Amino acid sequence: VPDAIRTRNRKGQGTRLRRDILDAAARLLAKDGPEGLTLRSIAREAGITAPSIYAHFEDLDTVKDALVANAFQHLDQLLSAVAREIADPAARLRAMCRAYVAFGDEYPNEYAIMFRLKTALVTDDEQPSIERMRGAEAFGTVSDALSECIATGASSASDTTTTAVAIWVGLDGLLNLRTTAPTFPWPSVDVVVDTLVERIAMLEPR
Amino acid sequence: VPDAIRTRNRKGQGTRLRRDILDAAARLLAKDGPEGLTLRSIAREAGITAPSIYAHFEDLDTVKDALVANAFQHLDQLLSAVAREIADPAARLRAMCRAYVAFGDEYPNEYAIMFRLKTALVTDDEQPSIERMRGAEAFGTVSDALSECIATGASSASDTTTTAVAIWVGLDGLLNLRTTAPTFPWPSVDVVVDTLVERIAMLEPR
DNA sequence: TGTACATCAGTGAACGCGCGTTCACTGATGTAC
DNA sequence: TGTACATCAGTGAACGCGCGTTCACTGATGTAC
Repeated sequence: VPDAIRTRNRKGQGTRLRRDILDAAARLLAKDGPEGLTLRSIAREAGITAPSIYAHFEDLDTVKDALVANAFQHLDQLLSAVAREIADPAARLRAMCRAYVAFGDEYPNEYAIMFRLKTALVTDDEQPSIERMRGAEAFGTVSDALSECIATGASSASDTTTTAVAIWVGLDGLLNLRTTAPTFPWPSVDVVVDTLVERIAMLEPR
Repeated sequence: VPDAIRTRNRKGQGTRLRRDILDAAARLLAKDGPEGLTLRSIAREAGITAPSIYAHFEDLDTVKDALVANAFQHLDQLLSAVAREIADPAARLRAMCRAYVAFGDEYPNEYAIMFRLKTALVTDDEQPSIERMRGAEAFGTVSDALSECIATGASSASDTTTTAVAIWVGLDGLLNLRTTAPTFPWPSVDVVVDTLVERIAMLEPR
């Protein structure tokens, strides 16, 4: 029996179920959050039996990992779309920060598996590095906007990395604490986001 | 049989086991994190059987809630100790922010149940309000330091609440992302904390 | 001071549940001749 | 074109596990007389 025959795929079923499983998992994640994700609940949602998942994923963590990868792709696309749209560096930086928070607000559970799971940001590479870290692209896009702000004098910060990091942690904390402490008398999101980015990046007044 | 007799306590056993259960739960939390906390694991750690816990706590959530309350008390004490020590408002604000992050670094799992659990910050009151929210005292202490900075001109911010909120979310995000993304090339914690507080509060240079 | 009795903190067995994972299987899909 | 056969995606039953929770109980602690 030649090798070519052994690897043949059934009428596209090979990848269809994989896709169905991921879709079901994504639906469950959005509905019930990360704790609601189990092999059995995903199978139930997908209309199959639990063991069927093993044909397409090693285990639950592999499914989750695929969801995380998709979510990062989603965020990257969103941020680079904003980046492409806006030429002015300061306006772009502000818009990206707002888009970041908007993403976290619209997809809180997706955001949670991206930035609350210890394993989410680390890829499977033997040699983890900043470039291969998930979210590196998103961080880079924001960091680039900041660099341009500094270059054009719109930002009077000098330490690009520390400044970018400070903005990032600010936005992340805002997303986290607003869901954790919903009874807190929060100021408007946009105001806090603008305050964070403008002051941390030391942007000149608009 | 008079009522007085029915409520008598055994040789101090009444509260001793309650204390033991909480100690065991605190030990487990520190060791295994919030996911490791189950009624059975706590009972195991305390050297008793699981049903015994019901005599002292309604359910697992009640135990966790007691842990959360203790942790907030711990943080409050820590911050007000710093507040008492340092007279200069700007130095005090900086020191409190560092202490906040130091607390989160030293007790990451305690911090997690305080600020990652949706239920942690809300007390059981029918009418939740900012004053009764957990962490309100800690937030107030920091907010007071900021107010004084503004009053003395050390801070050129004007919107106390938004500024205090921005600092808070910055510190929280720093704690969160450093544990989630340990492979990220983080700048020194103190540098990021100082950057956050000095820029967001617009402190005059030291 | 001694004894019979009440209290009640903690036990141990049992339950039903959902989970991840295994394994032999079934039966539709496609292939060889 | 028709039939026998191989493939393999997905099934269904079963397993052991740890969980929360229940319930009748035990036996040491303290009390009444």
